[in-house]
Amino acid sequence: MGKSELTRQKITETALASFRERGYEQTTLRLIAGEAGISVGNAYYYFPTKNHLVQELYLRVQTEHRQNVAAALRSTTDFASRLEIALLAGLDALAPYHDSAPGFLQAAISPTSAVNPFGPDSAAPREMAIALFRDVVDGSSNTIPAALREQLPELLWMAFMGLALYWVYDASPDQRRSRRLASRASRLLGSLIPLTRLPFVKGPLAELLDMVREARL
Amino acid sequence: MGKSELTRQKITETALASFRERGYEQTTLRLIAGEAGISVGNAYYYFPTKNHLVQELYLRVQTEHRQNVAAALRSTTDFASRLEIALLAGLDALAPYHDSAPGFLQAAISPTSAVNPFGPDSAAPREMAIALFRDVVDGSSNTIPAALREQLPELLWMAFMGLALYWVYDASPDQRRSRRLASRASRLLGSLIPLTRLPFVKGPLAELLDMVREARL
DNA sequence: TACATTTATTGAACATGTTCAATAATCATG
DNA sequence: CATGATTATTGAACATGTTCAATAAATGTA
Repeated sequence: MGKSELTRQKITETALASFRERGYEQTTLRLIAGEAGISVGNAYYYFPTKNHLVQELYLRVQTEHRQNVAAALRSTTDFASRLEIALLAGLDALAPYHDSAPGFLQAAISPTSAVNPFGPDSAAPREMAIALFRDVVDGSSNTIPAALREQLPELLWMAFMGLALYWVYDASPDQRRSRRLASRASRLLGSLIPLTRLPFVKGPLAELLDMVREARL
Repeated sequence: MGKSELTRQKITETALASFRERGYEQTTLRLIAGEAGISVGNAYYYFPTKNHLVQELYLRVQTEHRQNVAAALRSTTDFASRLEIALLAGLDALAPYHDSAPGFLQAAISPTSAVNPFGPDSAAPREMAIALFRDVVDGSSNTIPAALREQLPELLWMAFMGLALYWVYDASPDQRRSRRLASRASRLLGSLIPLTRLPFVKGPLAELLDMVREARL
């Protein structure tokens, strides 16, 4: 490994450790530089912004989400159960960062931020996350209309983003309220699936899917 | 008016004008102080935080939303039309600030921020906004189940918060995509109302309302 | 090897939100 | 009015993310 790569890695590791221990705001660039044994300016030679360091964190959380969910998903083919598993595993992956979640949220929410989950810089972890929800859908034995089945992964990912937002604000012990919301919402969605085949539901559903599709582009 | 009140007002007016002209980030406290003819420290004597100055802005936007909507709402008793009117009027009230909306969003999103729309400091404007959506519902001639009717205003306000979030990211000219989304969503919701009386829809609806109620507390 | 060019690294500087001790202005009260 | 207390106001200081000109180290080339 080249010397350059080594410096970069030293910065990344130091930053991630500090993010975890001290949270976003307390993790100062002078602190990172100090612990990594380099100068502040040197850190900026490798990362154009503090937020670019958060990207690494985003990726790791994503990876752990996947790991948490992989085995558990094999236990059932029921859509509601699978969705619940995925959502709860996602909350589990986030859990260590709840204390400093507001800081990270603030960093992530700006449209131009490198860590905005909807932005171009986050394409990789976003695709990973959507793929995870595609697994949830694809492994379901429920009868789901084709059009819905196709859009569902992205919709579920967006729902998870909403859940994560709720979770940031959730002050209940161990964020139990978020977990309960995830469970109830999963079951509710599951119970809605059979209704989608009713004639007077088909129209509104198609309209909903088209509306979302248009809004997404 | 006491001298103290005068200073406070001078600060507020200067800040609001600058927010409008220059946006959130470009509106610096040294700039406000300079234009208001006072010192930086003095501004902090009246407002504990830059974000507390944004509260005033939030209130004015709210007020204008109400004004924009009042007359128009008298033109129809159809729920979908009334909702559309309210949502579009809301976007109209926000329009002048779209350029600098990301900065304001960033200021508003933190749970501890004074301008977080869900926080205690924003109770007044939030109640105003919910009351506006209560008007929308109360003036509708549609047949709406009582339980839904009761929770609907708050649900619609939350939907509007979601729409506003979408609007922040909307880069289409004049934010047409946001307006189109508002229209389509209004009509879709309107078309869903009659379905709520169907027997197999009643159960899931009750569960949805209860879930939201529990999540809210 | 000597030199030129590219890549890394440094440390000081800047702008900004916020804090605070010092001072001025105002006010209440004898 | 005089004086002590309260309220306003100031300006300098601090911490932080970020920038940048200067310098060192590494690398390619003759």
